[in-house]
Amino acid sequence: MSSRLPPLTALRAFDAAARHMSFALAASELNVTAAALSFQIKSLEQHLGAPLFHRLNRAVELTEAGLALRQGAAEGFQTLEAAWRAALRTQDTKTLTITAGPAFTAKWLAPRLFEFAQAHPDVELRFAASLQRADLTRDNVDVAIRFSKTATPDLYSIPLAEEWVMPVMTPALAAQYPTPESLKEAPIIFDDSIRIITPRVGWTEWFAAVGLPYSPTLGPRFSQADHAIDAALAGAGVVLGRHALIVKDIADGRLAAPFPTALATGAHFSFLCLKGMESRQQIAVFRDWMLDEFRKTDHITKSLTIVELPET
Amino acid sequence: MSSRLPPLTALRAFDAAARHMSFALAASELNVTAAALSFQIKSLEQHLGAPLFHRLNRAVELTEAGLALRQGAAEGFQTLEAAWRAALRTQDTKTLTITAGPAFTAKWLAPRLFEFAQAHPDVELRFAASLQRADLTRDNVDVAIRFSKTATPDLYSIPLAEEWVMPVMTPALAAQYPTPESLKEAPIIFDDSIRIITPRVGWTEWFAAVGLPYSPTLGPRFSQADHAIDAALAGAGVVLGRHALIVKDIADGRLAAPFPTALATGAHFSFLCLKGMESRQQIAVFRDWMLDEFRKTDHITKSLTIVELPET
DNA sequence: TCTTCACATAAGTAAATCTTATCTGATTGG
DNA sequence: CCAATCAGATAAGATTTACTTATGTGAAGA
Repeated sequence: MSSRLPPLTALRAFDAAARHMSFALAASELNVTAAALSFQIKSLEQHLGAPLFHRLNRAVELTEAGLALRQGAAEGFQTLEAAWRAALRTQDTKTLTITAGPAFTAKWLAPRLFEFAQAHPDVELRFAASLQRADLTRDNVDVAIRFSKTATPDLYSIPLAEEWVMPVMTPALAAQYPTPESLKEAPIIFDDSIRIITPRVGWTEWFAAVGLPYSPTLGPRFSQADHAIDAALAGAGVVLGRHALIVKDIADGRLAAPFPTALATGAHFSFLCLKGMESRQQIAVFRDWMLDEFRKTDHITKSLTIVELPET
Repeated sequence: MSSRLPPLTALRAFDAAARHMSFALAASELNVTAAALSFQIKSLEQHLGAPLFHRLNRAVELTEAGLALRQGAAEGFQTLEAAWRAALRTQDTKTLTITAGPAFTAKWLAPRLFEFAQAHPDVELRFAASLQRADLTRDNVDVAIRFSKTATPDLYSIPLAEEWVMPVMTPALAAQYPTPESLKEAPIIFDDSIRIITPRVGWTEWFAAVGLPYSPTLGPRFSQADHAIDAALAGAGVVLGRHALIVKDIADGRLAAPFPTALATGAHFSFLCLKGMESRQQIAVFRDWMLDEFRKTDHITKSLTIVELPET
C-alpha cells in the first residue's frame, strides 16, 4: 500500500515551506512558482484532513500537525539527499574522500600523501579530519580510518595494523639516555590521547613492563597525539608514541626508539567503508596501498618485545 | 535547486525494489504494475548515469551505486513515514500514547488509570512501556514520562515532581521495626534500578543519613523497581522506594514510611512531548491531570527531611 | 489612502506516471 | 531436451499530477 505516505512532491514542498516559513521562498528554492507551491501544500493538507499552516496576514505559522511533521520531514529528506550523494559519489572514479582522526591524518596520511599521488595520479584524495566519527552513509565520506576494536554490521572492515606504544625521542636525546633506568632523568612528554585506551598504556605501565616501578607526573601534556609527537621531534623529550604515528619518523631517522619494549593496546587501526564498496576501484587501490605501506615498516615491529597488559 | 534529489517516486520505487530485491514484489507493494516499476528504476538510473541493479537471469542484484543508495533511501523513507504518522496522530483527538519506564507504568500510571478514564472518558490512553527511551518523533508516541535531569531542545519538558527515596514496608512490618537502628535486624530488599542514579542513593547512604554507619548486603535484589516494591507490599521486607512509585501505596495505607528521612536523588520525573504539542487537547489534559495527582500526595513530601547528597 | 507583499484561486498546459500488451531470455520440471 | 514459466524490458497510448500565467484577496506599512 502506497497510502502510507502522501504525494512526495507535496511533502517536499512542505519541507521547504516549513524551513523557510514562507511559501514564496520555498517556491523559489524548488524553482517553481508560488502558485504551484500553494497548490502542493493544499494537496498535502487535503491528504491529512487538516491544515498544516495557519495563514496569517503576511506570514504563515505551523499548526500542531505542521509542527509534528516538520522535523521528521526535514530529517527524512536530508537522509535521502545524503544517500543520493553517496550513490553519485560511486560514479566519481577519481576522487576518494577519507576521514581519520587528526593524529592519524597528520602523522600517517599526510607524510605519505605525495607517494600515493605519484603512484596513483588518477585518484584525487580528500581528507575530512574530525574527531567525531563521521558516518559513512551520511557525511560524503568513502573511507574511514579508525582506531578501534569492534566490527560493525553494514561496514566492510579490515585491520591495518596492530597498535602498540613505545618511547621515542630524537636520536640526539636518545644518546643521552641509553637505558630505561636513565629515562627517569629524561624530560617526559605525556600524550593524554592514549588515556582513553583500555587497558591503560601510559608511562607507569611502560616502566613497569621494563621492571622499573616509576610513575612520572611532571612534563608537558598534549591532548592530541600528533602534537605530543611533534614536541618529541623538536627534541623536547621522550614520548610514548603510537606505532602508526611514529614508524615513518623512526624509519627516516628523525626519531629513535632505543628500547625494544612496546606495550600492546589491543586495538588496531581499521580501514572501514560501506559493505560492497570495497570493490570500487579507488577504494581497493587505496586499501591495498595502505596495507603495503604498513608492511614496509613491519620489520620494526618484528624486532620488538610487545607486552600485552591484562584487561582492567 | 531541486536538482539535488532525483524524482522522488523513482527513489521510492528503488527503495521498495532494494528491500524486496525484486521488481515484481516492489511493484505489488506500491500497487503498480511491474512495467511502471521497471520504468521508474530506469529513470532513476538515467538520473544517476549508471545502473543501480545488475539484471541477472531471473533475479536482480545491487550495483555499487545501488548498495550506496539502499540504506539511506530506506532510512529516509522510514523517517518520512514516521513523520507523516505523527502528523496524522495530531488529528486523532481521542487517543493519547504515552511511554514510560516499566516501574512508573506499573506503580504510578496503572493504579491511577481508572480515575483518569472516569474523569476524561473522551481520551483513550495507550501505553508503550519500554526501557529504551522511545523517540517521540519516530515511535508513534505523544508523551514520554522520563526520570531525568536534563532538558532537550525540540522537546517540551516540565518537571512533575522532585524524586527522593525512603524506606517503606508493610504497616505490620513497620510495627516490628520502630527505629532506624532496629532496621539493621529487618529483612532488607535491594532495588538495583536505583544504582544508576548519581549520586548513589542506596541503603548505605540512607543509614549514613540517619547517623548509622551500616552497609547491608544480604537480601533479595530486584533489577526493576516495581518488583522490589511488590516484594515489600507482600511483606517480604523493607525497600528504599522511589517517591513517585510509593506515594499512592503510602496514601492508601498499604505501605508505611515510618522514618521521616528521605534521600534526594537530584533527578525528577519529567513530562515530555514535542515542542508545540503541549497545546493539544489531550496532551494538556493529561499533563494537568498528572500535575494534580502529584499535588495530591504533596503533603507526604512536606513532612519529610530530604537529605541532599553531594555529587560524586 | 494607496501600494505592496504574501498567499489563494482558476484555467489551461506540460510532464510525469501508469496501464495494457507484447517481447526476451533463462531456469525448471517432466 | 523442450515446453512452461518466471522476471524483467519495451512500446504506445491513457491518465493523473504538477506547473504556469493571470488574476484575486486581505492586511500591513509608507
